[in-house]
Amino acid sequence: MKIATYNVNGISGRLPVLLRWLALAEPDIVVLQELKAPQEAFPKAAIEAAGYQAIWHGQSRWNGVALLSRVGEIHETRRGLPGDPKDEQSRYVEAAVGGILVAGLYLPNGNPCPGPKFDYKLDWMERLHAHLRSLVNLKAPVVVAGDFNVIPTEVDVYKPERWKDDALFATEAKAAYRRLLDQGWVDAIRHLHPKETIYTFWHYWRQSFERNAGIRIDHLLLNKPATKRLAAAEVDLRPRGWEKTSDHTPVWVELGDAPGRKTKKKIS
DNA sequence: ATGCCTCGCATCGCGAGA
Repeated sequence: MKIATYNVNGISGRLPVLLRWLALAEPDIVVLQELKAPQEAFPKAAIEAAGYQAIWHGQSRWNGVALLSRVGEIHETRRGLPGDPKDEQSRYVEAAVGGILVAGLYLPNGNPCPGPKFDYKLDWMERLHAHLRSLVNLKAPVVVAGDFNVIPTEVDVYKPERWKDDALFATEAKAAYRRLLDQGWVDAIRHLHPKETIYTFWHYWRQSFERNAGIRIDHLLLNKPATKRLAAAEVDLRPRGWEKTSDHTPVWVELGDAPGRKTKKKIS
């Protein structure tokens, strides 16, 4: 089971890139962020033609998240993060699909820092912490994936000193991310690649991608049952090099078959 | 110290992203 997260930076403008990547990478479940499109503008027909069912939570101009599946029914369990009825930003969707609970999130950027946007980010992380506490100990595998807008450590950034006053690398944001992991979540990429230079975002400016001047902010967090099945975790660099592409690139995990379940052996 | 690039929404620039 291949589960991916991809901040598309606008589903309308990037649809050709998304469809090309779906056909190439063949993920089973995908969470998308930054749809930047109202609810009615989601390209449902094109996604279905590519072989995926979808649920989505749009919003005009900004934010917006979606969950795609080519492995059967999506049973939506939540849309929007609990804890603040006044929060109208579309940043969280959660569903049971293929025997896995999958959460897709787009955590607030938080710049400029300090300021009200940074306060909103920390508050959002506080609410996320409270909600994920109820998911981490489930017997079923849980995958929490998305654009966290947090650079976890100095290993995850090309030039740490350039980011020291930024909301993505602020002490409080890093500490809040750390507190999530302390609940028992495993950062899949770092679990399998502890020391490697791995980025998921590069600015459009100054040939950042060509110079690999990036940051790692798109993450997949796994609870214990999911971690037991973790077979691979990788960043797919290919789409970032395409025309009219997002400034992020997809990140994915491969989960092996559930233990105790009959495995289908391919006959070659 | 700041802009760089790109987008949507809507003009002929602005806000937001990270």
